[in-house]
This record gives sequence, C-alpha cells and structure tokens, in this order.
Amino acid sequence: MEKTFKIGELALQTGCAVETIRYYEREGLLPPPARSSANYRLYDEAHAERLMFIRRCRSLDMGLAEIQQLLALRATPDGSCGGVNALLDRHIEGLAQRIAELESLRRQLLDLRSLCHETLTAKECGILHGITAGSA
Amino acid sequence: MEKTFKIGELALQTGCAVETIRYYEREGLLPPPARSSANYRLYDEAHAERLMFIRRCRSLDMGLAEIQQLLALRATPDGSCGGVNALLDRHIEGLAQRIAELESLRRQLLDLRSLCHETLTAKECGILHGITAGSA
DNA sequence: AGAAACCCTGTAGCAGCTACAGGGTCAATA
DNA sequence: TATTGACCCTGTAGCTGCTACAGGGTTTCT
Repeated sequence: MEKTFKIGELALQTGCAVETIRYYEREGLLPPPARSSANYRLYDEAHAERLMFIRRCRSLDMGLAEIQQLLALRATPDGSCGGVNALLDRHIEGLAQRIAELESLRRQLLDLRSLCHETLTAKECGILHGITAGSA
Repeated sequence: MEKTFKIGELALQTGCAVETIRYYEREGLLPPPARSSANYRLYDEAHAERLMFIRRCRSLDMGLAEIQQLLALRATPDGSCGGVNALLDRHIEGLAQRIAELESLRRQLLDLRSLCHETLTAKECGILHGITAGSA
C-alpha cells in the first residue's frame, strides 16, 4: 500500500502553493491524480518527485513549455539526452542575451542619471530633457 | 492651423503599433484626441511628442506606472525634479538586482551543463540527475 | 453540534501588449 | 457607379505564471 496525501500536504512538502499545483495539472505538467470519495486529489511519491523537478526547473527560470520538454525527455530513459543538452544551451544563451540587454539599459540609465545631480525645477532637469532628446 | 493626422500615421512616425496607441489611451498615458466626423482619432504634434517620450521610457524598460509619474513630474515644469532623480535611482537599482539574479542563474545552469558533455541516454544524463538532486 | 480548517470548481486579475471579430469609412480604380 | 482595398472603430480574448477570490462541500477537532 502506497501512502497517499492531499493537496495541502503536497504543497507543504514541495513549498508550492496549492493553487499552483492545480494550475500545473490544468496545464498538463502534473498528471491528474486519483480522487478520494469526496473528490479530493490523492497524490503519491511519484507526484511529489515530479513536482520537485518542476519547481527546480522553475527556480532556474525555465518556462513551462521547456519543462514539458524536459519531462518528456526524462520519460524515455533509453532515449538520447542530446535534447536535454540542447535545451540547456538554448536557455543559457537566452539568459546571456537578457543579461547583456539589461546591462546596456543600466549604462544608458546611468548616463541619463548623470545629467542631473542637483535638485532643480522640472523644466531645467537634464534627465527629462535627455529622455525627450533620446540618445537611446 | 495645426496639422493633424490619423492613428496609422502616428504609428508610423513613432514606430508604435496602432493597437498599442489605443491601449495607452485606455490606460491614461495618452489623452483622448479629437475625433473626425467619422469618429477617427485626430492627433497633433503634442501627442506625437508625448508618445515618443513614452516609447523612450519603455525602451529603458520603465513600467507604465513609472512613466505616468514621469509625465506628471514633467507636467509641472516649475516643480522640483527631485522625484525624477529618485525614480531613476530606484529603477537603476531594480535593474542591478535583476542582473545579479540572472547572473546567479546563469552560473547555476553552467554548473548543471557541465554534468553532461557527451550524448548519453536520458537515464544516464548528469543534467537530469542534477536537476532531480537539486543543489539549486 | 458547531466551528475551523481543509478541499472543490470556476472565474478574474496582474503587465504590456497582440490579435482577432465584426463592423464602418474613404479613396481610387474599372 | 460599383467595387475593391486600405484604413479606422469598439470590444473581447489571448499570451505567461501564477494569485486571489467567490461560492460551495467535507473533514476534523472540541
């Protein structure tokens, strides 16, 4: 006999909100669990493990679609893991791009900020003029 | 006589999609323009300038609420520009935090990636195991 | 028995758009 | 003149990844 537990307990175990678990089920990331006679969801260890996997992927900023792919790859243990490697590479590349973008933004904002050090009136403020002129 | 133009022309001038312009109006970032007899929106130069300001702020990744504040500050040209400076400082700080987060993620992903260099079967893949074990 | 704590479904909200559907208007061409 | 095509209008739904209800049923504790 496997031990089963209700959604609140699964939420505690995994640090995932109850409503998020139901959301993952709706989105097809978690398979629909068994139901009790009162229609309560009954989970087992396999669900808990799968949910932890999902949460770790999310903490690595992967999207739900990417996670779906990883779960699918994981579900065929004798298949090649080339897809896993490729997915991670793409994800890392995406992150690097986003970081570069944000850094460029930060530099632009620092430049803009340097246009007004004192507190003047708005009409004299170098920042407002800088945005309006727009070297960005 | 001021020259006026329709929404499509404003979109071309500013590089902003027509539906985005209507969206900004709904959100109160752009004042409702005059209308032609056929109920078409009629814009003038002031609208175009304001929209360019908004677009430049967006390109600096500011949120619409932040932009609202800047527009309000700009609208009182004799008021102090201290609020502008503070807003920019907050925004720059937020960016710096987000960059740090993403860089930490990237390092974690690179670590994970290093667990599988060859193409193995999924069940042997160090990455899948790494996610499951979860040092993140 | 009654109240608190849990569970259910379904829907709406967040940001900042984008993409329709289903209509009206206008200019130019055949 | 009729019709095509390009434009405009409103209103609504979709995207991502949840979160927060409302309005009910169930279980558990006292």
